[in-house]
Amino acid sequence: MGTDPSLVSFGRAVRALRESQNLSQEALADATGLHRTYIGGIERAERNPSLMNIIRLARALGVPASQLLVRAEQYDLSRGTANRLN
Amino acid sequence: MGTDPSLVSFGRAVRALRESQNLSQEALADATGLHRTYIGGIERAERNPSLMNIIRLARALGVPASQLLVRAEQYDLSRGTANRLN
DNA sequence: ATGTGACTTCGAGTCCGTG
DNA sequence: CCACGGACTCGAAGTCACA
Repeated sequence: MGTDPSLVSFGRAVRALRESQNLSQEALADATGLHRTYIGGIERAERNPSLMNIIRLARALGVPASQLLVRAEQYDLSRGTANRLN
Repeated sequence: MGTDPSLVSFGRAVRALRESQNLSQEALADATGLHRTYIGGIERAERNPSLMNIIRLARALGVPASQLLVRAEQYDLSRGTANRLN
């Protein structure tokens, strides 16, 4: 299926941030106005969210949207865009 | 219609980056594999692009997706109080 | 070379449920 | 509380002709 690596990384970033704040998927769904099953789908990389929903997610998680993507990129080990951790 | 400020900022960021590299919308369309009029629609904030298309755009513009959003957010802060970029 | 309205198709996003 | 599925609606994706 659409298991794109970018979506996997994004899902991990969302999940990590959500869990670090001890929120359930349902609580995050409520905070964003998005549906419960949709949040789950994003974390499982089954969904390709729109910009406005990325922003809603980021706001509910207390970070700018750019920061959410920075975290996603840190999970991504693929080439191209320079990314230094360690 | 749905002229959401986030989409306006994003469109400006794409346009600024594209023009700074002296690319036409058509050239960017070609580099991303997206349609010419779709690129135009994004710059005019008529479209709400998906994560995967945001990433395609960013790659073609030579920046990480997070950096593209950082630039968009810089246009957002121009709400009343002046801010400097460049 | 870009803006724009209109158009079709398919996936984004919701809601019901189950284990 | 979460993964996952079926069935649905509506908007994103993708394209075009013309200004």
